[in-house]
Amino acid sequence: MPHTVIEVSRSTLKRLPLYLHVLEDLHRQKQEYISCTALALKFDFGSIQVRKDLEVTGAEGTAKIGFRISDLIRNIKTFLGWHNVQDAFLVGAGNLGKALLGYRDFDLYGLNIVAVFDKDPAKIGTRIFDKEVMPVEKMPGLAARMHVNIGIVAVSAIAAQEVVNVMVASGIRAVWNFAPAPLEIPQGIILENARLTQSLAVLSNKLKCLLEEETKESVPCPM
Amino acid sequence: MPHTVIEVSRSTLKRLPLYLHVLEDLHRQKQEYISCTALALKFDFGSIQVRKDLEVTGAEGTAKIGFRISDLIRNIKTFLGWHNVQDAFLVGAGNLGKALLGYRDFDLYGLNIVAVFDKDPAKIGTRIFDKEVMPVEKMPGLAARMHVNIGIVAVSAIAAQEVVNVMVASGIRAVWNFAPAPLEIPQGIILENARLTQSLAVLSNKLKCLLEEETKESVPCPM
DNA sequence: TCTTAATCGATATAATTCTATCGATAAAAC
DNA sequence: GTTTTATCGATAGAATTATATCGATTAAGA
Repeated sequence: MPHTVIEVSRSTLKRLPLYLHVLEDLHRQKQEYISCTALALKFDFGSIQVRKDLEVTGAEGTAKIGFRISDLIRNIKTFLGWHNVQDAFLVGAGNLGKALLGYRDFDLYGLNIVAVFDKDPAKIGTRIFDKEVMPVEKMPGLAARMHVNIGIVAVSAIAAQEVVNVMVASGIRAVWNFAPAPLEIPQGIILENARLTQSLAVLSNKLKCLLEEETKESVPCPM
Repeated sequence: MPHTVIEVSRSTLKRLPLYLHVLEDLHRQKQEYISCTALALKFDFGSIQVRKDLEVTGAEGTAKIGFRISDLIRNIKTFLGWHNVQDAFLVGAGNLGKALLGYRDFDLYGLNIVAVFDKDPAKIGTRIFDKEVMPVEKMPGLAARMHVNIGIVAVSAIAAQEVVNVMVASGIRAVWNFAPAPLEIPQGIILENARLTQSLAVLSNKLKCLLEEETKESVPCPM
């Protein structure tokens, strides 16, 4: 039997958590079923898009009534690998690191920060949200012992590459990078950049167009 | 003379800040010129992609030597509207709000946080990075007086919609949302979501595939 | 019970986005 | 000075992604 390779676009992958948020809200409100049409109303794209996205998770709906919400939640979570919580190391106990540590919801998204590291001796030994900040040198040993796969980079752009190198040497398989720097990683290691500036770029450009449109009349604007 | 409407894809818009980072690095290192080929080496996409992206900013290169780096920086910044710094209001003085306030680099990206607001009486009056936390009620008056266009939402999902409503009523034109909630905004107002969970979804799925591939041999994996 | 309306699931079409090709041009090598 | 090589700029083509259409199915109303 040949393998059916499921092609999942990055765009679809990014929309799935959006659905998940809404679905969990509805689930809390004891709603049982929802149709793609109804779900699409929450977003600025159509119901066909929603249906196609849900399809990749293996969800199955019923005509006229739609999908069972609890099924959808389970399917999406399983598909994203959020059902089995993954342990993660966080490097950088600055403001961003604290913010990430404080973001309790990560548990719901399959992420559990088990340890925090920093280079700064002043920070080492202090506690943030009940987690002790440890020196980066301790990472390799702990990673091996705890079988941690995910590393979160929340340091400055200058320090980022060095941190990633340590992570990779420690056996980390996936790096979630918050530093505004292009990182180099060996083949086989997953790198995902959570760049704020990308999002800001879209906002800025739209705003620029909006403001230009107002001052000089009839200036064309993309989107 | 008909207007030449420049179609800029969201993808291109998101790559521009990536180029900017690298270019500013090179500029600091006193490099004068760079080719698309050389620039593309820093990323996991090709030189043609880079050239097409730079094209939209109006940059012009020279055969054999490439583009003048200082020109590129200026072009990208102008295109994104990052040359004229925009003032912004930040709502939410929690961990994320603090992290954003501490992110000094925003100035380089055309963003200047001028005031911080919160609902919590315990936080009002305290100072974060030299900025006094003010009650949300003061926003409307200040927005009008200071001609602020951008509002940053760094509150919980539950409080987000309410905050946005106040922002819109205050005359804010663009909302940068960090709350994991789908927000409703009136036509003509710009909304950009900086969702961490989207980025995490991509990472999780890749990691899930990687781990599955290792345990069960020959399991197909998207991407 | 029969008709109507809403929705799914599959397929087909359109739009967008990315990649390849080719001549023109400018610097470097010979 | 001529050839070679690297690059741009433009155009064409491929791949991907989004949207529309249509029959099948199921619940609700006449």
